[in-house]
Amino acid sequence: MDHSPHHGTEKPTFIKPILDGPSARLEASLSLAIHEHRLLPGMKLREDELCEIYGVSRTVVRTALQSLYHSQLVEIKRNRGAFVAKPSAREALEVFEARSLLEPHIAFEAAKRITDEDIQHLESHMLEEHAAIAAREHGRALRLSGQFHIDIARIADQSTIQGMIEKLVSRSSLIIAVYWGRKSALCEKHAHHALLKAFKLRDGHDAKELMQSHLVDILAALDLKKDTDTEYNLRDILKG
Amino acid sequence: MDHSPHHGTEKPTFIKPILDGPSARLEASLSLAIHEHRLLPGMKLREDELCEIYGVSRTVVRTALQSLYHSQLVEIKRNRGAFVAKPSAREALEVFEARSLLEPHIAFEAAKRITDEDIQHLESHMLEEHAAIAAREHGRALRLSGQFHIDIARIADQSTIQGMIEKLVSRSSLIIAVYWGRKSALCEKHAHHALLKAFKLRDGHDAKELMQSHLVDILAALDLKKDTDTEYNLRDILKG
DNA sequence: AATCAGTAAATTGTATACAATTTATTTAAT
DNA sequence: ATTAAATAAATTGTATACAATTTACTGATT
Repeated sequence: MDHSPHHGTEKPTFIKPILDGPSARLEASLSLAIHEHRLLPGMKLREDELCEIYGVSRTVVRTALQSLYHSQLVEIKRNRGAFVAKPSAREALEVFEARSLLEPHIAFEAAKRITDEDIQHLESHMLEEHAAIAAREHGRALRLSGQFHIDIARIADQSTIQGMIEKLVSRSSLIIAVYWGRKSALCEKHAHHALLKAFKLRDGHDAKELMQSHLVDILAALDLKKDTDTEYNLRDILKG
Repeated sequence: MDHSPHHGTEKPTFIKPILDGPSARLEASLSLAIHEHRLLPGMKLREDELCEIYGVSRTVVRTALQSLYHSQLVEIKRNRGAFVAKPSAREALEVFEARSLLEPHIAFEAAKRITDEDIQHLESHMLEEHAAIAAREHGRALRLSGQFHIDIARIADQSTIQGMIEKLVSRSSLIIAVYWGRKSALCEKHAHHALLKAFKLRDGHDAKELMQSHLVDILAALDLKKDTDTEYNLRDILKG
């Protein structure tokens, strides 16, 4: 659909390719599947199965799984194997507490530094997100929604904090997979639009406030009492 | 010296033993050596050498190195090997920017939740730190100093943010190894004492302010123009 | 039928072997 | 002597083999 080199949908890595090579590709593929909710919290990721699917040895599979473990997308239980991480309600609260400490500040900084090019970039990403929502591609929409937050951190030009936010956004994706109460269908549409407007006006204080309430809104839309158990199929889910 | 089970000097792991087993022990040992500045930024960590020293296979050595890579204590360059990470001046600023966003808030929360037992714990740790300074064991003193900050995060009962602070403290240790301008010899002594006093009074606002200025002081004591190159010996450094 | 023990299968953990790449050394040319 | 190319050594990347552990299954006992 879109082969233009400068608004990057061709390589939806989402997590920085830490070390290139086979394990990084596998990691990116699994990460994407998790972010798009094709792999759901609690699913087991058997090593041999991944070996067959991706045509690599257990060495690279294990490297990829360990990377995902350190990104907190995967849990590894010794002698038991790897599972898609399933955040507790407690963790959910903590993640949004942390985001509330970082992201409003980052939004403020981003508003000071943002360029016209950045704004175009954000806007095109947001349009993709809206298109995904319209097409009922919820997984894709969610991933793009997370990317919006990460882009803001990148614009703020704080790579350390950006890295932390990337992980928090990842975990938020898992949290939404577990606790989202199907009612409020991606309310983010409006919030991101409002944020973009504040960025266009270079209004840092407004951006900060909007980000803060946006995070509160997301948390409020969660049903932290919920607890789902998942069934799975794996081979069909990946390599699609 | 101290076998009492409840103020833990017996197991100075510092970084949580992610998965027990041989690689976790190796990781903890290397982490400790880095935190105590026995391993210095830029040093190469050859796999075979570590295999011999610790009597394990390359599999577990590589697992440990990858863990340390994800903790940002080690850099891994493809086909080139692992090196103790050497933060840039830019990274140094970013790390303390991030700490300034998190730790004052956490100090405030800790002051609200701290128990008498916690205070005793903090105090004993601080005394250890002072003893280390007196004994000119600068590496050990620095590690304990970092532990003080992590303990505060633990007391605040925010494990997610605690994890982020642990990494930032680790990186700060590397930053100090590279950029510390030998003049101001561990000024932290006074700062930690003042913080403890605020905690005793449950004065959150004071604790927050003290933490903020403490971080500013550390950053100010750095000489970010500095750039050292290191020589090394390895086998003697470890297994000591 | 349900529970428990014991055994077999499956799965993960670790060590080793081989391949690919980098680094060091030697040799040749200017 | 210095540089460059060629070759050898060393080091890392990947695949496979073996060991340890967990999981699933079978069958006996109550």
